[in-house]
Amino acid sequence: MKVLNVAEKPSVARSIANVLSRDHRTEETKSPFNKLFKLDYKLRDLDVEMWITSVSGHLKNLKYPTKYQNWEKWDPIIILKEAEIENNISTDKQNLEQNLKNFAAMCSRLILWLDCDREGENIAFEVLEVCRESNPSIQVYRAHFSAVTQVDVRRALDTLKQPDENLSNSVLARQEIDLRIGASFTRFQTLLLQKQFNLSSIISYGPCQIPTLGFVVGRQKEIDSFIKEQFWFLQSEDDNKCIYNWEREHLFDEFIVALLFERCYQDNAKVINVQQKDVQKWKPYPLCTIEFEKLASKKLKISAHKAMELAEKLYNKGYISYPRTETNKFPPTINLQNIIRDQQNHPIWGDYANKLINSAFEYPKAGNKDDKAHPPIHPVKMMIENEAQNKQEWDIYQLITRHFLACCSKNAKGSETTITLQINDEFFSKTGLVIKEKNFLEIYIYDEWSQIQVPNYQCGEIIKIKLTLQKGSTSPPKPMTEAELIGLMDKNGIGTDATIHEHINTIQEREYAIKKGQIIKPTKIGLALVESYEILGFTLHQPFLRAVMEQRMNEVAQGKMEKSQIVQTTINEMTIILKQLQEKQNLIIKTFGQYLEALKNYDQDNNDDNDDNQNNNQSKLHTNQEDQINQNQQKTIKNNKMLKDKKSDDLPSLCQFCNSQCLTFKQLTGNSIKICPKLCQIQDDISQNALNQSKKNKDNCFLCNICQNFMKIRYSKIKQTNFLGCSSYPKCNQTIFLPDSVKTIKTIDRQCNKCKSTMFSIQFSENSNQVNQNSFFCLYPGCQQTIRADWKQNCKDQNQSNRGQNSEKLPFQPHAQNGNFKNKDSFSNQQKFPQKKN
DNA sequence: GCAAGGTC
Repeated sequence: MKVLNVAEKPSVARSIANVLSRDHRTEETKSPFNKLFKLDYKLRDLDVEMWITSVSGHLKNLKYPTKYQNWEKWDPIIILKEAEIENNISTDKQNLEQNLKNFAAMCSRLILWLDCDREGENIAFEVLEVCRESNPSIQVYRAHFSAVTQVDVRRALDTLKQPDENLSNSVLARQEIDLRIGASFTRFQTLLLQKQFNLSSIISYGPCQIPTLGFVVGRQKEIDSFIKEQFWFLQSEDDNKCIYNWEREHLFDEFIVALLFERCYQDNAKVINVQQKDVQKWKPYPLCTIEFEKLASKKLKISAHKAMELAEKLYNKGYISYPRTETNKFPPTINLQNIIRDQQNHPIWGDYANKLINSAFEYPKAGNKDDKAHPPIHPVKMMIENEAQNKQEWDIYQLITRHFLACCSKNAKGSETTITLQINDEFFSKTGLVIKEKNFLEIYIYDEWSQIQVPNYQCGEIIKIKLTLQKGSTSPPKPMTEAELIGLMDKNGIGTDATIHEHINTIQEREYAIKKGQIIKPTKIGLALVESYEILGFTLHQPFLRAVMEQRMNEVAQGKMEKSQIVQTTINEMTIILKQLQEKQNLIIKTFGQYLEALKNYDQDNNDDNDDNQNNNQSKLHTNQEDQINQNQQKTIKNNKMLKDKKSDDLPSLCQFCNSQCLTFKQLTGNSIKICPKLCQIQDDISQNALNQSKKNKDNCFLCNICQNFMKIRYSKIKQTNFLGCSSYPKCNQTIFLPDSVKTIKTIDRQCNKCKSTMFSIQFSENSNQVNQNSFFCLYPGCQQTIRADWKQNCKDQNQSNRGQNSEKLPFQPHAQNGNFKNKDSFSNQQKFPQKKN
């Protein structure tokens, strides 16, 4: 009896033949790559002749009949919804079809060895259909294997199953949906925009390529709309030039950092903790395709597309294992020691391979991905440098081999020392590292682990330090690298391990994106396309459409839904979108055109390597300053919250002016101080000291709520009345007007019991409405303790009428444009006191 | 001239 075995690719067929018998015979077929191997085998007590051959991926390809070739003639809606689709054997696969027909006719059983994934299951059905055409009675079985090893192949033959039609149908659904959507949307977009804007390339749409572009555009927009924000932080440095980082990292409020700086400023710091612990740097996971592409891009500067091309060549020459694999754990059946032994005579890493064999070997970490079809990428034959066709091929082989040897090594080991310093109530730390054993790092030149020296201090020691207040600013997001894009696509399920690099290639071929070095940026066409979708409210560039598709495929694969249902539902949804696009085509042209116009210098700027995103005005189309400011405020609030959280003594402390949560600091004396994050009010020892100082000078009343200098009673010659003005005028114009009814005013040796400010004795004119014509008042802005409602109204009116009229005559008129102090506007707007300004 | 997924 003859049994026909069909694998997805030639290498698997050869491996199966090798595993089953060393004495197999090899025959040529109609396809030069796909050999036929013959061998005798005992299959479940039956003596059979095994015929083992292969296909090369899918046999069939979905396409529209030729009558739909003319794009202008057919409404894209017809293409999407109604046009029939053919699923025929591709012309380049007809020799394989012939092979299968010929072999099947001579065999009584068929064992399908296609990869154990959805696509493999679908190819299995393509194969069995062809075989049944020539031999309708052939008995069909499906082999399930997780690696082409002795154990797995024999186990598969002992546990043959039936092919799963649901899995195959899920692929058919995906194929039809992708083709219908891709063809119809591409035709619509191209016909609408290509001539109009004189574009050379077609404006394709694909459910993987456009979300890929979406990631690239998304990053560019983040960069373009970025607004730099300043922050401040403390830093301490000891005599050994060792810099200790502030535990709070940085804050966005200069005043608070300055305050903390002042409170901490001294020459000494106490070492409060010296912690030592053993640490490891983990060796890499076994290499799957995605990781391989990322590494090639990041470490070798070889694009994912090129890397796959090179890996395929190495695979075909027998140097490495199959490079398209999702698996990042080795199956227990694979003999890793043998793979290492193959490298023992290598001129570069032979010694290292020997060391692994003799003592240093450690079983690789197991990742959590397994496609059940291929092991992680590893070397299968030793290659020395001059055997490689070029440097890039050598680099790729080297990466794969070094990565494999690293996987079979031990983690690197080190010792980490963290020194924590305390200065007043602030903490600073520095972590040092001593490497004890390099282990995998000896062979894995792509990873670094640097030693960091720290001084040898004892806990409790007082050391000399230099404390500085530093300024920094936030930086824009980094441009998208190819490795990052691969990661995003993988995470969002866009494409497969075998196709991710192709989609990245496609968006470049379509001129949607351009790659310079490892950086990938959208072109103006790419930006205009995605922006148009966004403006018109479509989410075609978002990854979740693909995720929905994936979910639906799973439902078909699990038999919960019929293939036709999923196709119908998805196509109906996309028909609604396509109809809307058609209705809005004028708007699309307009929007697309506006973007192209606005971005006319964009590509050129990109080519000029203009990475200074702050200056790239051409691309700043959607900078929403208000949003950004809100974001910044959020950040400040977040930081302030952090500040508060760390030092809170759980006392409820809301600012009496703006109701914000106050920050509470503990002093060394054990007392607490509170500061409103918006600086409405400061109640701490500093202001208290200043108030005490102010008493010594009877003209000084309290600290200016904007600049913290003294407020003084002054006299306006023009208005011939008293007012309170900041002593640092003209630097600070803070002014508190008094009602006309005030006849005399003077400070008194008494503090407001609410805000602790110096109080005033005021005498009102006889004809005023004041009930009490000689009273004590607190005039501190916003303190509501003693200020009367009619006063507020009175002064407010006065300020309103003063504004803009005789400003030169009223130099003390408050205004918001001082510029020396932060948060002044928000501060002022919170004021309930009369001199509020807008 | 359209998609994405296999593969050489």
